[in-house]
Amino acid sequence: MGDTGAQTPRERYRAQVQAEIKERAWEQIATAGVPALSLNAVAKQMGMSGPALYRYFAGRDELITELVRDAYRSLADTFRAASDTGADLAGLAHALRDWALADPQRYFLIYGTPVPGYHAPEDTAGLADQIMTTLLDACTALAEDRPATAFSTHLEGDRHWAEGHPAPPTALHRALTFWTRLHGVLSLELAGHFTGMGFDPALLFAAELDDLLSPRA
Amino acid sequence: MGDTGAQTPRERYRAQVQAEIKERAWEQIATAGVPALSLNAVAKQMGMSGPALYRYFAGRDELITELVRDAYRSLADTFRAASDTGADLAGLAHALRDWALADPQRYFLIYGTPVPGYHAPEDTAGLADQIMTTLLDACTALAEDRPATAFSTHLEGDRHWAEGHPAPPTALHRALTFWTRLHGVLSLELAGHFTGMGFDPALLFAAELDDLLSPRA
DNA sequence: AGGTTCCGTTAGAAGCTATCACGAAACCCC
DNA sequence: GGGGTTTCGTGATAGCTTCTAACGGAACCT
Repeated sequence: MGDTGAQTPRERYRAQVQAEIKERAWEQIATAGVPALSLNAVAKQMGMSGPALYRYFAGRDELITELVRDAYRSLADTFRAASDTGADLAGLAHALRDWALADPQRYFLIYGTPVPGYHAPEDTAGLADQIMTTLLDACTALAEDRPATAFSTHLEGDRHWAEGHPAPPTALHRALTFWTRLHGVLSLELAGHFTGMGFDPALLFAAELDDLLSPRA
Repeated sequence: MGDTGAQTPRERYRAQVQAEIKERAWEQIATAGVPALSLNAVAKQMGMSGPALYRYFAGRDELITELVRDAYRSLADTFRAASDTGADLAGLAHALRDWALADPQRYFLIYGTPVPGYHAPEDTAGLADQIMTTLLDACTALAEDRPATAFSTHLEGDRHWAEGHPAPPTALHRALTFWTRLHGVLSLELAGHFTGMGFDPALLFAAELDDLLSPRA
């Protein structure tokens, strides 16, 4: 993943242990959710005693923060990769869905219930911007003149979204609805709110995507 | 709230203490989220010692389950009250938004990140059905013929949604998009994902609602 | 090889959930 | 109103957690 390049053997080892800690943490989160993440359990699983992990992470919160960072990076990379291979909005949508289904708890780590006190670190904002930028690029690439909505004119005001991306407000409006609608379907699906209702969530997702792509008044 | 009617004084007292426990629990959840809910802290806040609470709730999980139940009941009542006072889809949307903004953590308790192991108790399904029913009623009350979509024909199949509600599949499709789209905007807003983007989430919500209500091909 | 830096350990404090056994208070019934 | 029963709240205890601190030893760099 990261640059594990030419370093001292100490740094190599350190990075390797850090990576294994995060891997075990991901396993625990995937199977039992964030609240069940236990540093002690991770340590024991790696064959060492609890406090040893504090050499690598200042505490549980910093480990989780690092996992949040990785999740953001993973989604940003997935989006960028899809975009680089010529994916349009539909391609991004499917990339998003696949990424979310691959590890629901990773999705919720970014878009799930926030902890009131906690604030994401600074650099995640950069990743979020990167995600939004590729989404905006795909929206402007459509270059299909959409009529200005009441909301898009509102967006005209102070446009400090996405570092001043050169997209028309209508494109930003579309990007936002793309985000919120797909998140609406995805999060409810991943949370299991559709189970027992007797329909295929994938088709609802597809229906929302179709509506997003359909040109209309 | 519930029927605290003619009971023995013991049951009166018991119900009162249970209510206060839940109130303190709600305060903790509202300010620090579910993971910070501590039975010990609740007990100390009420002037009694930790294990006393186990006379009223079997454990932390049962208390949370009860809070989930209350949250469902509260939303179902809010929806029913709005519907009874003649609210249409827009009215339900605003009722939902007000209810969510009044206590974001209560909203997330229902629609937030699920704990992989945990499964909501049986009777919450009934409340969820009740919510869906009022939503479906409002959708069918529109009685505006929408063209059958690919998804609505898919819904035609096994229709065991909402206890066999007598609504056309197009109405159910609309109800589902109502749910997913508004949840998409609301959850991202409540989670703070729009902060710093320089637009008013209420207007995005309104835009989505407008799109939901606009009759179109 | 010597000196420093880093790693992992054990011990311990403070917090939590949850169980148990006990005393005491409140209730119900006669 | 007194006696028996039920219920409540307590302190003690076990086991878990995060996290700090002090110590021994290994690995590294010069």
